[in-house]
Amino acid sequence: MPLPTESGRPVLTTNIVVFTLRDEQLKLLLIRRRNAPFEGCWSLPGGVVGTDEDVEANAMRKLEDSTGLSGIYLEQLYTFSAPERDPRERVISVAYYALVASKRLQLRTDADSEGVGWFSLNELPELAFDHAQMVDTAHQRLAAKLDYSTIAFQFMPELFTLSDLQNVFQIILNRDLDKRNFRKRMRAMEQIRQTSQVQKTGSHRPARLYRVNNPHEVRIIK
Amino acid sequence: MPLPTESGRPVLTTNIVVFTLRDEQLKLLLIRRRNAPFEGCWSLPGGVVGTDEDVEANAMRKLEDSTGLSGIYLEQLYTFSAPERDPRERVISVAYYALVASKRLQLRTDADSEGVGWFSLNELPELAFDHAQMVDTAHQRLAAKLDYSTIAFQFMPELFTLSDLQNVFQIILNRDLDKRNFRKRMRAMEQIRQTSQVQKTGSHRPARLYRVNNPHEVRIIK
DNA sequence: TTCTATTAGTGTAGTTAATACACTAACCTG
DNA sequence: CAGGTTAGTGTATTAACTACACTAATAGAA
Repeated sequence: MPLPTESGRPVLTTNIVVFTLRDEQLKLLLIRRRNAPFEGCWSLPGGVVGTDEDVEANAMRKLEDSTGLSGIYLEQLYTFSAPERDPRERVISVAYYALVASKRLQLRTDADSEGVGWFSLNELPELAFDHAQMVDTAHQRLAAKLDYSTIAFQFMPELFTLSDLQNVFQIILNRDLDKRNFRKRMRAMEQIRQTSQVQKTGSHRPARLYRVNNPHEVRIIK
Repeated sequence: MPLPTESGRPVLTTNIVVFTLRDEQLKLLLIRRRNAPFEGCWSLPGGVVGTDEDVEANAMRKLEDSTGLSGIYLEQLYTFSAPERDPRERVISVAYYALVASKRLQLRTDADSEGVGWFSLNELPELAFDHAQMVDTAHQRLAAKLDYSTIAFQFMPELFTLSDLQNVFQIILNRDLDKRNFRKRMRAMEQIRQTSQVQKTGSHRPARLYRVNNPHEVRIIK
C-alpha cells in the first residue's frame, strides 16, 4: 500500500449537525455560505481538516467556534463520499452530530448574528451540497438512540421537570407519549433523581425538579 | 471554505473487516503486509482511495479483489482518524465491514494463497495500525445488529437448517441460546420459510431446510 | 373566598414479549 | 433392534409495554 502522490488526494472536511431544543421545536444550526458554490445558501457548520489535525478535534473546534460553547456532546455520524457531492472537486466529509442544552445557548443569543441561525427541522431552507441528507441521517440516529441510550439527557439543563423531559422525547419522536408510562419508564432507568426543589411557572401546580445522575456520560442501556 | 492546496491534504484509505463463519467459528480475512511499516504483519484488506473514486466503491472493489466474490453485504463502520495511526504521515481510513456466506467461499479455497488467510476471531495475530480496534468495533456492531435487523441471514447459504442458523447466532453472540425459544423467535420474524426438502447428515433425524425470503435485503426489524 | 383554568402527579388491569424447561421423532450404525 | 445422535415440539412463569381517568396544587379572576 504505497501512499499516493499528493496530487492524488481528495479533500477531507467535517460537517456537524448541531441540534438543540427551543420553543418546543427541534432546531439546528445553519451557516450562510459566503462563497461559491452554493453562495448565499444555508449549510452545516464544518471545515477542511488539516494534515495534522484529528478529524474529531476539527469537528469539535468548528462546533465550539459556531456555538461559543465547549464540552458539547459530539458523535461521529457517517462519512459522505459521493463523487459529485462537491461540484468543484472530490471532497469527502466526515459528518458528526452534536446536542446542546437550550439553556446554555440562551446565555449567548449573540450567535444569532448575520449568517448564522437556528432553524426548525420542519422549516429548513434549501441546504448546500448533500447537507439535507446529513440532517436526515442525524435525526434518524438521534431518534433511534432515545430508545436505547441516555442521549436525551444531553438536551436537559441541570434542573428540569419530568414534563420538560417528556417534551424532549415527544419533539424528537414527533408523537405524543403517555404521561404515566413515560414517568414509570424514566424512574425504572435510574438515570435521574428527584431534588427537593420545585418549579413554579404559571397558575397551576408547581412541578418537581429533577437532576441527571451522570450528566456528561452517554450510556447504552438495556 | 476555500479548498486547501494539495500539499495540505491527508491520505484517504479504506479498510474492510470481512467476516465469515467456518468450522463453527467467526473468522475474518487478513492480508500479510509486504511493505513497511508493519512489514510482514497481518492487516485488514483495503487501499488508498483515488481522487475520483467513491469511497464505498473502493471498499467494494478491494473486497472483491480479496475474496473473488461480488454482491457481498458491505456497510460503513466508522472513520478512523487518530493523528498517529500511520507512522509515516496523516492517513484517514474509512472502515467498512462485510459478511460472506461460508458456502460461497468454499468454492474457491485458492484465496488461501500465500499472504492471505482466514483467522478465527479468538486467535488473531498482532494486527497492523489500529486494525485491532476496527475488528473490535465491527464485531460489536455485528452482534448488536443481530438483535434488531436481518443481518444474520447474510451468512446463510440458499438452503439451511434452523440449527445452522442458531449456530450463527451463538457464535457471534458467544453464548448458547435455547432451541425452542430461538425457533419461536425466528418463526415470528417471518423472514424465512420452510422448504419441502430435508438435509440428511449423519446417523440422526434429518433436518428441514429453510430459505430466506429476501436474501439480499437487510432490514431493520422491530 | 371561592370558582376556574391549568399543569403536575399517581395506579391498575390487560396484553404482549421473553424466559425456563423435558420429552418424542427420525435416522444410522453395529 | 438397541444405542447414539440431532431434529423438533408446547406450556407455564415472568417481565415489559400499553391503555386509561382521576386528584392535587397553584394563580388569577370573579
